[in-house]
Amino acid sequence: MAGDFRRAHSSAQDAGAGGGETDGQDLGVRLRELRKMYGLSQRELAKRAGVTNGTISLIEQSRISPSIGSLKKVLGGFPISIADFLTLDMSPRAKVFYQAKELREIAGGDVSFRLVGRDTRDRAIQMMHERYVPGADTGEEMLSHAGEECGIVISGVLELTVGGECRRLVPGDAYYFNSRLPHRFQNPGTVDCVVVSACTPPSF
Amino acid sequence: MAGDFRRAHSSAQDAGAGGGETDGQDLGVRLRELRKMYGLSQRELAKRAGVTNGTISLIEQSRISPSIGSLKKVLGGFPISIADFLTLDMSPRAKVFYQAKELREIAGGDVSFRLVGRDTRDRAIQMMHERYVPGADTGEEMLSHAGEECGIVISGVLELTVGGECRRLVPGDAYYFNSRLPHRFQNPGTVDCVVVSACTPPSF
DNA sequence: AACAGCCGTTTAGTATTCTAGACAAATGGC
DNA sequence: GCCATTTGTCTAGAATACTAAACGGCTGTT
Repeated sequence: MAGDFRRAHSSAQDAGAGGGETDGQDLGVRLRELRKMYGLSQRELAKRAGVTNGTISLIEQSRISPSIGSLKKVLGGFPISIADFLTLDMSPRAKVFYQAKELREIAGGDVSFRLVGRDTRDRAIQMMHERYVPGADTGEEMLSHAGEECGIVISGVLELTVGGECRRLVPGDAYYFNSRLPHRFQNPGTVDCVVVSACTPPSF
Repeated sequence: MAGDFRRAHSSAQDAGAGGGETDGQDLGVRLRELRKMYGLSQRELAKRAGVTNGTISLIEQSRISPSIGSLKKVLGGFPISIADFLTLDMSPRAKVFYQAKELREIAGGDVSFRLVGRDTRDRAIQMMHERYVPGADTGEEMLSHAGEECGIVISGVLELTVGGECRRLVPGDAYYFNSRLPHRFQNPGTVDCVVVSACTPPSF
């Protein structure tokens, strides 16, 4: 009986559990994504939640259908409710990373703009100028807040983690993401890192 | 081991599960209220949901913490998702039934208005005139839709079921409820029943 | 290499949920 | 009153979730 995969819950009205906000169908996948977004291992999450790592593993593989109590405990490891968890939008996330050559260059008269992304206008954000000294780090506790963020690396190296995905950006590279995705900025180099960044809503 | 009540899931962060939209705490109470709103017995719901009546009973008594799969099956008996179920507002419902003497009378010149409820203005509804022949019945399949409804019985007898609560209204009596609550109109008498009713949003 | 440490997975055993059926109380018809 | 239904609850046993402890794989350090 070891490896057989039960087709659990063949209830009549199992609606197509495809994209945006399934209800308890691909629950395991949801949990795994959420956990990775916060950069936790199964054991770390298990310790926070008060369950065992095996339970996390089994849930993520959809080998079991956790009880409400267990699921509540597990999600207790995150700042999210069961209802919000079930309605989380897992749709393929918008493009996050742009290579230097992917920036759209707008030349106008004496000045030259290099736009990040296509529809800058309906993103409604405001840019800033930042500098990270060597070793600078926004902290292990990921940032997560309302709004959107983007930026361009001017000089130095920027190590950026967004939604569990980590990239090393060099001058000319850029980023754009929703600030609700847990994120973290680090300067792993030995020289200052200069970034032209931006955030929304406009704070200055 | 028979009758002992386990204090299930004594997780640290069991926030106070008080009023409006608890998360999985008073899950049993929620289910019972929802079921009664739709006028179903435990066995009826069990049959629809594909579980046994005992399961429904145990869940409603909070003797067990159902698995996601089971809860999904059970809620399959209603037109509601797990997330919606968990965020259902179970706060003490607004006043539904009014006695004739409770109607606020507004006398103006030659005409006289008898208002149903206090804040008619922020309820934004539109009244209609209806007549139910003897035995008339909006059907066993409860009505449930967006908007709000209210009315006054002019003559005859109106049997009204709202959210599982059933009342027999006589001339002068009135009602007011949110149309999402499953409801049903019946004329149990032998003469026509005349009602001045109203609904929202304004359709005419 | 060898080791230590962390990772996700798996397994045996325990705890819990869930089913099938019986039970008493309440209801309605004759 | 009596019978037939229906209701919610409860119980023994089957099915499932969960725990504790292992396993193999991978990474970095010595």
